[in-house]
Amino acid sequence: MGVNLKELAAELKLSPSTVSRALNDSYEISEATKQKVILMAKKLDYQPNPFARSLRENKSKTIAVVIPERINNYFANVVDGIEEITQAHGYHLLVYCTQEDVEREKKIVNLLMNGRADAIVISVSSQLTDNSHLNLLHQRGFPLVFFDRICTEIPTTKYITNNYESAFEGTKHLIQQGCKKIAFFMLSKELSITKERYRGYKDALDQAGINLDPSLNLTFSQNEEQNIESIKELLNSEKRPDGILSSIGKLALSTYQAVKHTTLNIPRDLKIISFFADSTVASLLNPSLTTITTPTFKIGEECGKLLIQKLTKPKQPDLPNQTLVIPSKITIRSSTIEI
Amino acid sequence: MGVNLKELAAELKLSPSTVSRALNDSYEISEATKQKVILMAKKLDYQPNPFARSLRENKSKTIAVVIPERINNYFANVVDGIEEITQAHGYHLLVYCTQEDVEREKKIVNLLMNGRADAIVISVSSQLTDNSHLNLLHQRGFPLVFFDRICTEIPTTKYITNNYESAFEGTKHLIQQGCKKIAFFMLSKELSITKERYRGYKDALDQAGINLDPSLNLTFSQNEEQNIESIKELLNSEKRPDGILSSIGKLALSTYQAVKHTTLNIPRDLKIISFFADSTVASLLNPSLTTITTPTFKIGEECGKLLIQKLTKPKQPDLPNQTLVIPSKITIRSSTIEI
DNA sequence: ACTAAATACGGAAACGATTTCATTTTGTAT
DNA sequence: ATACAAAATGAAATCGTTTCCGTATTTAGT
Repeated sequence: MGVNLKELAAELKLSPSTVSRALNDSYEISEATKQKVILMAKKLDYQPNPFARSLRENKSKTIAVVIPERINNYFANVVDGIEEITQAHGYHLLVYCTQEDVEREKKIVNLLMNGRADAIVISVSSQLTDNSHLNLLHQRGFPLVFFDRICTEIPTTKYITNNYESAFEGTKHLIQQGCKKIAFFMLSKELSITKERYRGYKDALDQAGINLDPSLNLTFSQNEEQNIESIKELLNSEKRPDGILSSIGKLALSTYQAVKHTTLNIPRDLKIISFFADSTVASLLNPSLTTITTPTFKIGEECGKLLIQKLTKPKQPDLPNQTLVIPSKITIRSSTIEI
Repeated sequence: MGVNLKELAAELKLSPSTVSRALNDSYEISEATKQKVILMAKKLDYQPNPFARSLRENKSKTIAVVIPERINNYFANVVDGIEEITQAHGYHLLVYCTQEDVEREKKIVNLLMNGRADAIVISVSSQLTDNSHLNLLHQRGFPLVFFDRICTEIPTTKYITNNYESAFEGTKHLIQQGCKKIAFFMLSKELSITKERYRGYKDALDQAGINLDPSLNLTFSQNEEQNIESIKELLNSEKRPDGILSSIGKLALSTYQAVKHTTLNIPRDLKIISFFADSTVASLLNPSLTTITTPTFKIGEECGKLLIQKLTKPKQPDLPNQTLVIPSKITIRSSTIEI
């Protein structure tokens, strides 16, 4: 294949050190030889060996991204945002998907301890209760950034949306539309986003003087069929809700599936609002779905920018322990509005 | 952070060579010292430096995946499949998204020439006309696997679905439902999948004795708004089709959007069938969408398996020049059936 | 004209693993 | 006890860069 630095140097009758410096545009090398070197490098199609470089410089120009799901526009869009920024700075992205499995997440994170990546940006799995693996990583000084599903206890930078406010506003909207029995759908009680969204939901009910009915707070699994069954059951029961705040997009889709098997009508009998990533799909559902959408690409870009800062500026301090909020937007569609 | 081999060896009062061999389970090392070494390695949390290893062994345990879009269940699912197989064998995935931009694709592929990855699996961008960058890569002996959108001229292994047959059957289905003027929606004429799907469409029309109307064959862009406008225009024109075969999923969604702005009814006035990845969404659309779905996860798994074979078995021959077909499935829903 | 500093380059160490080759230790047969 | 093979370990080269350090040549200052 290609030549290496030594061969290139031999061809030029120069030492490897000089060639290396010429290619790295060092001040120690004269303009004339720089040009010669660059020309010959191009001619012989010289490509520096990334591993030799990484070994020497102790950095990989690689960022690891860990997400719970790939088939999910939310996370896909964040990764796009990260790539948009980091690629422009010559960084590569190792992308890992945990499939919402903590054990897998732990394995991946442990694998990353060896320095294969210069930093990690992660949104944790929904089963996460023990985050010792991430703690260890952070304690070792490994640059770590969270987004969306964060670990609040780990003192580093986190990007989230205004979960509390969005859930509050969303619930308020349902109440304004006349809902009295509002259900809350979630994936895992342990998730940071769940907790915040639940607080928002709860406070909105409180404010309206509505009693929270714990039997209307449902936790779902990764099994779509099973979730649809649970929802059907709920909708056929006595204490059927007249409104739903879904904290996860796919639970809204499961609800639509479940409703198809009942005689209920959205929005007449049941109104639903959901955190949801894909507005095209939301508008095409029948009825179109009222959504809370997060600027996911923006979140990805912010993660990327922060890390580029941290990794390229020398003597950069640790990633500050702060939670940055990028607000979501509520789009009211037919699923909450009676015509 | 962690210790390196030398430090570990010093701690054990052994030479680095012995420790290395012990950890790699060499026959030259006694069982007793192996145990001692392994124990101490665990105790000191020794993690071999991946770059030192890659440099020495000239392999990275990394596979690059290049896809045109991340916000697309089709590709996301393939990547999941690849990861499922390769992760189990200790491989890492560098995932690149070209955003359907050839220039970006070229840059990425050129970046990969330096050996950062041991192999590439790619589905090419829709604008691709010149594939010299991929050709060069392949000529240099770089393991290259295509899926879905392939380069037929490059002699390596490719995984596709039965595009011709699926399009043929899909079109036939429309004809059977009484369609006489069937449109074909595509992204780019240059794409391998477009050509095959178009052939299937064409042959089905031929077989039914229907004349192909070139004005019903529409090529779309990356701009969703613009696409919706084009479709609206078509639907409001004189030569409005009564059936559509969409070779790309998102064009079906755009069609649904466009139809909302007309007085037309699906399936009464217009029937539509589309290649489509997300069956949940397809079934929730109104009316539910008749789809051609590809077992994308399976395709990913096959790519993964093949590459693991190639990369782990020593003295493996080149990837055979063959195109492997994994058939799609047509699911008939309401968008093509009049009630 | 002589010294000091700046400029341009080469030699060799270093990064951290694997592996070839050499060497010591142990075991076995005579 | 001696010889020789087998087993277990160590020393050093190697992978391809970058960089520390040294040196020769040129430039500048007095």
